[in-house]
Amino acid sequence: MIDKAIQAITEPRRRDILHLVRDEELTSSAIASHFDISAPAISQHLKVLEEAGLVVVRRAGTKRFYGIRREGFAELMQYIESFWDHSLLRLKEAAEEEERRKHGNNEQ
Amino acid sequence: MIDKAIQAITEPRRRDILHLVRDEELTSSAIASHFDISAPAISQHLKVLEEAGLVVVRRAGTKRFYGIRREGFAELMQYIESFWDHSLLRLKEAAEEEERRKHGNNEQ
DNA sequence: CACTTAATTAAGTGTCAACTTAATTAAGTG
DNA sequence: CACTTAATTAAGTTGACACTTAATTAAGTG
Repeated sequence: MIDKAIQAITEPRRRDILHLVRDEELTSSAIASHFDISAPAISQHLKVLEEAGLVVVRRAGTKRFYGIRREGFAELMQYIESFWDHSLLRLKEAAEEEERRKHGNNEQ
Repeated sequence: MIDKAIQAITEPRRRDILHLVRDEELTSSAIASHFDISAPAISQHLKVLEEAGLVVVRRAGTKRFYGIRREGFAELMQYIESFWDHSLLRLKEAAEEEERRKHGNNEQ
């Protein structure tokens, strides 16, 4: 799922869509009105975002309201954070390495 | 830059590369040895990651050591967080909306 | 049920980016 | 300087994916 989420936010128009629905639920056609690409294109983007767990749909008659799915972004954040956290370890080691180098060792 | 960073982490092999260099600096060839794609392919991936600000290079003779660049991931996290934070607002509004609906209103 | 509205699915097309091999750059070593 | 090692740049190929228009599904309304 994290794979799909990252894949999903890559496409710039999908990020624009996410910005639009970030603060309020919008229908497919309301979203489409903000772009100059066809409605089916928007629909396809929404499908990708939904399958990535980044948006949710709420049906109301013939309309479908799309909105942000916070859990999806939580997963994404955790993923990004994992690089940050692990690299802290490396940073510590690098500092020690630096220390050793100052004292006359050559790496490799 | 955030565009490039997101673009960069989309490609699965680049994420694998990031995992490899997350805890220790590695040379291009050391990284390449973990995959069954050609060295130039790895080199091209590393270039993308560097231009996205996600890795840094340290030259040492003919070797080039690649490692994580934490600031790049910080930017990424902030971007993802922005969706999370803003959606909190929406969540609050949604709760109020829900309240209104219970009291007999129909949305649209 | 015929018609409208909202949106999707289907089918086909063009572009781009992830690879390939070959050639080149760059640093070091006898 | 010739040779080796490490890595990149160059040039060309292929597949995926973001579009398009046309057709279809689904819900509601006279």
